[in-house]
Amino acid sequence: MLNQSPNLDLMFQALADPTRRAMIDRLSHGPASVSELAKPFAMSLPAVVQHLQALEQSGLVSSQKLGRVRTVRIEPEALSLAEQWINDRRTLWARRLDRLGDLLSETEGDQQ
Amino acid sequence: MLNQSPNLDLMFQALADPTRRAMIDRLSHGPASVSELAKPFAMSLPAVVQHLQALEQSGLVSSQKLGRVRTVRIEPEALSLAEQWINDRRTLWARRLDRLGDLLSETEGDQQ
DNA sequence: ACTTTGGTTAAGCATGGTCTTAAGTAACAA
DNA sequence: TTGTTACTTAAGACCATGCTTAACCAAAGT
Repeated sequence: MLNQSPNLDLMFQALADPTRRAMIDRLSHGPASVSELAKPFAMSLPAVVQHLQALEQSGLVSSQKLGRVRTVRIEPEALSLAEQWINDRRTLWARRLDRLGDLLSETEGDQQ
Repeated sequence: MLNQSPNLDLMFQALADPTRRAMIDRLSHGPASVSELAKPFAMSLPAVVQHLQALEQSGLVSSQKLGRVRTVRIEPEALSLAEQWINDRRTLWARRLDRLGDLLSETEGDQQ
């Protein structure tokens, strides 16, 4: 299954679950099969697959099947998109604080 | 109400909703009151307040009440934490790709 | 004092997300 | 060909989420 078009709703929703974040964590070290990904978790395989579907629909992960094993890998561009969204807002705020700082020091200058 | 201890589950959950992302977007330009934040949305005030509670519980936002108006502001450190989580995994993956690239070019060198 | 503004609380409802078990399929192994 | 492995599909239980309306409260304005 190829990657879905990344969607912020689905991406952040996918990242909101600790199981799915643990999977991303595992996948950041390299691709893995479904059963490899399932191993650390005390839940049924269908549950694991449902988590993987959430990750794949969000675009954060892609997978392809070869023979009977599905190999899952991380999609760094999608991760980057989510990261960028946060960064943009955070830096906007930071710039605003900078401008406020400038204004303050200008007024101090006027007073001195 | 002061800021909650930031929690990745709650933060990403909070960011998963377009209404709440729009609020963060608005707040990245500066603090705002509850009714200012509510204005763009076609939903009841209680619904807006519930979204703000989700944001505040996640730590992404803090607020304080003065007289009868509650002023909400962004918490850049919490945003930074979420951003950092993604960045860490993404760069881990990128470094892995670099190492693979190195291995490949070494083998190419051997062959040439 | 009375009204308006800004927000809060509570209750209810529809939908969606996270698990389960049971049953099925297709590839590979003996 | 028979069994085992690696998923896949389907259906249901159960709790969480995202809204609503109604009623309330307290600060500010007239």
